[in-house]
Amino acid sequence: MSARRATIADVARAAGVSPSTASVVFSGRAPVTDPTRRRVIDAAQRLGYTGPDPRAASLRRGSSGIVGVVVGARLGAVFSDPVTRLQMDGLAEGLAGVGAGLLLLQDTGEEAAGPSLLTTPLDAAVLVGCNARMRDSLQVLRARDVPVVVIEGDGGDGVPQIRLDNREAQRELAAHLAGLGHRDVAILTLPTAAGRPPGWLDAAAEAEIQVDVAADRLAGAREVYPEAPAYAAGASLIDEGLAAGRMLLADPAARPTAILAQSDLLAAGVVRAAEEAGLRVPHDLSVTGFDGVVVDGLSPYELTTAVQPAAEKGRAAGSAVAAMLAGSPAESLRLTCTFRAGNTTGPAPAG
Amino acid sequence: MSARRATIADVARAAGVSPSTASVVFSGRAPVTDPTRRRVIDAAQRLGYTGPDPRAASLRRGSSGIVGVVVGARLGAVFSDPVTRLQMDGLAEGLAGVGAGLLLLQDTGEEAAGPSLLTTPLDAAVLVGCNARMRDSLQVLRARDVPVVVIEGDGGDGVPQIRLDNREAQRELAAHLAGLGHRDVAILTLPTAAGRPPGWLDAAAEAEIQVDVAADRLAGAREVYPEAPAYAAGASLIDEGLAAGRMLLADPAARPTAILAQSDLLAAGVVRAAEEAGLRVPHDLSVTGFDGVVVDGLSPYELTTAVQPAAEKGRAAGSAVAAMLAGSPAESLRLTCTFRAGNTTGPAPAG
DNA sequence: TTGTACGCGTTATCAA
DNA sequence: TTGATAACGCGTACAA
Repeated sequence: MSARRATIADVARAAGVSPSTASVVFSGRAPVTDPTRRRVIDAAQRLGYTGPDPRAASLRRGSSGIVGVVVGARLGAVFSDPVTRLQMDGLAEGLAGVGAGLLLLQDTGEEAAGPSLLTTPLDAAVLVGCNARMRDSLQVLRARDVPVVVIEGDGGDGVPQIRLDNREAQRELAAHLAGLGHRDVAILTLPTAAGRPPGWLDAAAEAEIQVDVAADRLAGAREVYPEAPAYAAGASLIDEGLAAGRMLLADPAARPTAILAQSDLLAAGVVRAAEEAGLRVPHDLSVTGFDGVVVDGLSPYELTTAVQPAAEKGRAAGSAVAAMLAGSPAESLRLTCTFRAGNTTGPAPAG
Repeated sequence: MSARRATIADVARAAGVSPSTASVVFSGRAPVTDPTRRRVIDAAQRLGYTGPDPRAASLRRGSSGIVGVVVGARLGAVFSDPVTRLQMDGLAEGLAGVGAGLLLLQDTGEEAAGPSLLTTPLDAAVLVGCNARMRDSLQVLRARDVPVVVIEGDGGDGVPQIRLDNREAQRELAAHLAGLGHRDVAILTLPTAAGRPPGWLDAAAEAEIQVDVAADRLAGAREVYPEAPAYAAGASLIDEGLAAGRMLLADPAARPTAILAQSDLLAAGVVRAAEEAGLRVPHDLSVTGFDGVVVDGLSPYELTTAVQPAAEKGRAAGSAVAAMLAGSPAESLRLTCTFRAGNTTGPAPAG
């Protein structure tokens, strides 16, 4: 029909008012007499004008109403990882007040063709997950003066962060095992860097871990088991745990009596690996997890684990963003995990 | 430091080139001599210019690189419902090529304070889930000339839709029960309208179901069981299934021998309700689900259900969006479910 | 290959 | 309460 889309100027003209008045009618940022509003609305309807173009409004206003959620993993992983999911849930809730939309962005390190932090109109961003490259993203955002909140990571000076007491919680789990008499313990860590293949961590590699969560949890375990061998998984998945578990249990002569896994999913995989190897959990092998999420298909096992307030993390991040958007400074927060005893840990086998 | 953010014009001036040249350097839409590019990059760095402002670029270009995903439920539900989750996963994958960001939008019917379809710069939108109000959203989007793809819904003329053979699949499940000799069957449907409380569906209510998925599946069941009583759940959740199951099994005199639930989660709830009532599944009561998702904690039961290609639905929607963005018309698609026999259905009890 | 000039559609500001 | 004006920051014909 129309060669060109109607603009607010067209509407104003048709209504016999000035563009600014028409604008005000739509934005409601100033009082307008009823008859005037009427005329404008009518004209708009007549012309098929559906309201201010968000792009133009965004340019003029300087804000877009969009909050970016930067995840380190594949986007799909956001929906499959239970912890992230809970976090997102909480985030949406915490952000509800601002009325901002959540834009899912992945930062995989590669310069993707996708919309990066550079090309997307963001009012604020939440960096979530344990990704090494996150620090680069942070640089970009800070350079752009985009308010940032970091979940589980270090944003440095003045960047509010929402964290867990990963180290303490992991130490508690390790102490639990020590209390049960375990001396031969192996550690199964989260990925230590984006895209790094799974494998043993030597001292050098351990010093270079780029993912804070992995490093912190490892440090907690190290307080109790300074010498325990550590193996890094390729991802926090049951299958990765299974694969890693096979490695850790491969040599019957050097078999640990307990494995500290840095996530419940990994732990679940280890339990499977143990079953596969004919080991009884917890009789022959104790396993601990981390997160306190519901792992599907693991029954009758219930992991001994540290329960983290995942949804609360998201909610806190949302509130922080809301605060920053409102101009007030947001505060960092450190949430605590709760030890939960399950039936995957028991006394160390005699011997 | 700087009173005002540097613009591309500032950079161009500092580099001694024209704004258009500087623009080209950043967009790469035309060849630029190496030394020239160098000068521009240097100048940008010096001025702390981090690239074109997405808002301005978006206005000028007429596109934002953002694809909206409109969900009917609370945003958090997107992450908790397994089917939606799989869909989102597939969608992200299907959209990866376009390099568009996914903006999560909820359409709860209320005029929320949040970013609506009206105030957000969208290049395209995917309407997902079974929401009655979706049709309103569609109007808005069409008025704005925003390309739309609908998952599980009717967009009308020329709106590509990705659907399932809900009716046929549900009929197959019903036929399965009929084959087992069941005559007293009850139907537990998905919510029939946003926000409607759970309750029995009479003929009138049944005729007015606004959610296509619920209506289609019900129609399939009706082909086999025209007279079966139907009860609408308040949401697709295990707990809702449990509550509904209690209702359906409340009267020992009029107890069905089988219940057709329109989702696996609802079916899982029904199984629980049966256990609660001291009924054995499938000996005393057969239960069928729909979706074929993994329901946590349901073992040792495995639902007899229709497995839907949820991730594939999302992927298809993503491809459709990509196509429309590229200017080519997208095609509608109808995917098929697969019957899967579990251990929750058996011969009708004698009597 | 580079520069000029203009418009994208709004909205903030200020004056009337 | 309304109107005039000037940005907002950029992309892109078109001419050089």
